Amino acid sequence: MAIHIPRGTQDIMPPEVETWHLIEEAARKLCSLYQYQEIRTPIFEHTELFSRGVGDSTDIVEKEMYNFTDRGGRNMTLRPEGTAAVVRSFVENKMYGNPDQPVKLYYMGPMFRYERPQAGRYRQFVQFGIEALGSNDPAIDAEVISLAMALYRELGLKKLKLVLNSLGDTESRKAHREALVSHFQPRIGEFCEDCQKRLEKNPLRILDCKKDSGHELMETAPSIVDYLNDSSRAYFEKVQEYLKKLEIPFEVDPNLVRGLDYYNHTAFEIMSEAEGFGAITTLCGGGRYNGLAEELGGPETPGIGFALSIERFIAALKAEKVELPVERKIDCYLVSLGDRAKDYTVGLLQELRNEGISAERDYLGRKLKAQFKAADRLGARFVAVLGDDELEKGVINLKNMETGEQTEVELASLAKQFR
RNA sequence: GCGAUUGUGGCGAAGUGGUUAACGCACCUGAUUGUGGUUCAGGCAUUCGUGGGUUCGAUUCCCAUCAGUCGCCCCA
Repeated sequence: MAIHIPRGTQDIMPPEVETWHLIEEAARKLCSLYQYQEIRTPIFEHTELFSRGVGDSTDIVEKEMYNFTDRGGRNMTLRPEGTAAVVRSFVENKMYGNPDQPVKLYYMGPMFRYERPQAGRYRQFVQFGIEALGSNDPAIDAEVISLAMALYRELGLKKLKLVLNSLGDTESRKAHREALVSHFQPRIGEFCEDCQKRLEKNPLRILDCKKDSGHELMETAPSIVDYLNDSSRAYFEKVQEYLKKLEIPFEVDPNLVRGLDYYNHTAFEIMSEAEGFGAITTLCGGGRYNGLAEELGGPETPGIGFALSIERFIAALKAEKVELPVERKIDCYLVSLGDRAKDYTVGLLQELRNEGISAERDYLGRKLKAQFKAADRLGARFVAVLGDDELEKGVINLKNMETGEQTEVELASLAKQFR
């Protein structure tokens, strides 16, 4: 029995990998324009980083982590998200002391969550994310959001929806939390089991529940916007003002609650509105996490960032039927006939490649006709035919595959023909 | 963790309780003794997911199991 790929993982095969390259290149280019620098952190971290950083009561930490004990008995976890590690590194490398502030970083790499796979959800998936640490200016919130939008638009996505909310500062959150508890407490028995648990742990999440979304208490539930204190409200308004200035359309959704505990103030999601997209439409999620650096043992540092999945990005491109230029073309296919010519091809092929000409040949001992077919499949612009008679004369037959035109050129000058 | 659905050659996809399991695509060979994208002819070694049961006989019926896909919860 052949060994199978692990559940929820995937092989990204040659034609598809070109799409990945395009997205990765576009992301790096944007980061350079916006002045975010790449940081690479380990794929695994101490489990405690996530239980403390992401939050003990979150689904990620409660049931989705890939944990293991290493040979030294340490509890390790394959990273389920990127922010906690970036902030850990920021603190550990004392980047709060860097001359350039805020510190603007990006990362791209695999994340792991132990979940049942479905459309748009994998156990190993790749996130691209950015983090801006050290600034409490609403303008940087707008910048972070605008980078994500710019990336999607750059690759041709149009059916996007940006949803925005503010979770407020600690004081606002506390006030809202108390209001929620007293709102739901008397009739919590009418809600689902999960919501009953949420009342104690994180009442905010009740608003997010899909099972109980029809309940009358949901409609009348206290909204966070009514509990924002003046400074939180002013901050949120400023973020919206800047987004308008950047001509990025958005919707405010007071029920938008992010699944990780570290968020406060700005929270946002970018979703695909393309027809025929799977049940999971969230492409990108992000927000502000002003208390995280302190929680991880560093100085009080404001921060904001987002993470997006490349897999979902590609799914959205497919759903919108965006065609990306992933044509595979080679300059020259070397056809050889006879043993001497075949031997000669080895060096000739190298010469072409040394000159920067993409070139290929047959390695299966195929007949002339089959070699031509292979050249055609590869989209070769030219085919160079070398038989024993050409070799005698020191020439090679060069055929333009588009026009069918054929010319005999000096063997020594073959590479020059491609300039 | 729960639910639905599917599992036949490299890919797509028919089919039946019974001697050689269609077809299409792709690939290879030849027609065209040194020239592709068209056409024609031929070829292409398959545990019919795995294990068990029923049966004279199972790919087809039953059970279990594994895997894929989609959905719930939640998220990227």
